[in-house]
Amino acid sequence: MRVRFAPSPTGYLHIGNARTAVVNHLIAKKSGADYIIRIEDTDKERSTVESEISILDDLRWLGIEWNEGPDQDKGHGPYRQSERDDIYSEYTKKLLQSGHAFKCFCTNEQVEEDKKEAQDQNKPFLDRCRNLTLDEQDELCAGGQFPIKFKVPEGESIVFDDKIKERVTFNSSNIGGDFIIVRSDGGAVYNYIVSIDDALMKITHVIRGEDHLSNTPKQILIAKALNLPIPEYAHLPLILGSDKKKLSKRHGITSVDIYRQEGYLPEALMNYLGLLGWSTESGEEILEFDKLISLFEISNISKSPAIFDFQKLKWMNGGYMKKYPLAEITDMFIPYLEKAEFDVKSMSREKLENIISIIRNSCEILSDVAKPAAIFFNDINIPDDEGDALLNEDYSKDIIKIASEIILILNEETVLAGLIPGIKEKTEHKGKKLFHPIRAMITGTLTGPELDLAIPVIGYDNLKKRIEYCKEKYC
RNA sequence: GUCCCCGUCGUCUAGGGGUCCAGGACACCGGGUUUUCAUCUCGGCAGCAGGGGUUCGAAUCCCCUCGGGGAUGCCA
Repeated sequence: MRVRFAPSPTGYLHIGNARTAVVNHLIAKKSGADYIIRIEDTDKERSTVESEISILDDLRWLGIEWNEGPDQDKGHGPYRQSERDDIYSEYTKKLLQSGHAFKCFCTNEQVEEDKKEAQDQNKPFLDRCRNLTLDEQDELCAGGQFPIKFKVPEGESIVFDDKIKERVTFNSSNIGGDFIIVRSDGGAVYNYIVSIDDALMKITHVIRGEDHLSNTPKQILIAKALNLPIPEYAHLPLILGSDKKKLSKRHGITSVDIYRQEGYLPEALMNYLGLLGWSTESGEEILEFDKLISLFEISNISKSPAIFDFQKLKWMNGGYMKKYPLAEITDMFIPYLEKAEFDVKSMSREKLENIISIIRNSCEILSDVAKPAAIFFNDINIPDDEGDALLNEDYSKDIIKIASEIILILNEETVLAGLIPGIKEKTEHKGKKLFHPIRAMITGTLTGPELDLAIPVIGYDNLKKRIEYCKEKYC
């Protein structure tokens, strides 16, 4: 068994394509199949090497491994369609000679008109050049540049058993008429060369997005005309945005690269993508890789499209983060602390791990760490809007005043036992009315780690600074 | 327009004729824990697109309508 993922390098790795890559990977791992990466860079205008590099990089980050394809150096590949023109033109010659394809000399307007007419009369569109002989074609060509089209047979039914959609039936008269396989500039077109490449690369199972479902009959016709094997197909339902339109940037993050930067874990993304449109019998959702593979079954994938739920991905990511031992998760957080310009290097490892152990639970993604960490890294913290509003309350001002007195008679050893109980005793506040102003005073914000844990780590000197700052600002 | 695919809580889904007055998860709301927020934990809200059939019985089968998505000459 051999599967493939065939991205076109016209941008970053999109979350929808990543899902396709993940499903292929899961299937490959499960069945021990070969995984081939093929770069579909036939669109010369839009393809760039930069996107190829970044797509491959993102795939590696996700944990996807392939046996054949770019940079894998196993004696195969690189499998770039742009480097296979010779192969395609051989097949084009065959098609031309066998009468399965023809050059079309119609103008754009001509075709448009003919199509419209066919449509109005509810008849299938037949290209007016389709019956030209080879000689006639040569004559008309006369050194000019014209597209080559595939001659679609009339009234042939094309049936295939999709692994997800089950039996799908098309009629050849109904797939839009003769279609272009080679552009007038000589470049072969996607729908044409996938058939060739999949056959030549001995792909047994084509697993791809549903947007290719109605391309499939064309590809089957080409394979038949060329006497090439036809693979099994599995068409994954599309991933949609919250408005049920195809997932795009305006819905949120669609680039795998950005998820990486924001501090999502690859295993969480893989888990989420694998689970989209699919579920386990037990209902378990956080599935470590081995379990994901052993349980994954392509025939269980839903037929209907799924809306991408950013919140659930986040939740799942948080679940994975909780599983890491302190030392490891600390290492993972460090780049994000440095990015937030905290002075990590001059801090002892012990204190750093201490901080992480206090704040890790309030993080669902790695970049969440910046906010709670500020409590410990900054000397003082300017209150945010909520904190500021609270500290302007009269009872908060009382607390600040009292704190500023109490802090003077405390020291590093006594501050934990003395500060909050001392304020409580003097003000007789308790619960929220006691803790929230204190929290705002020493952290600048209303949410964060347990104060009893935070206070010893912030340390006496900084606490004093913070209290004095608030006294000046609010009292 | 035509063809193809799809339609269970807000979202991801289980369920494929009786065990479903439809189960789980995210989100949301409420209780408990935390002298505070969060975490954690317990509980709640909420759905079979609509209409016809078939059947003793339909979320499950059939038809129609509606809705969404995709493809339809030089994107993949």
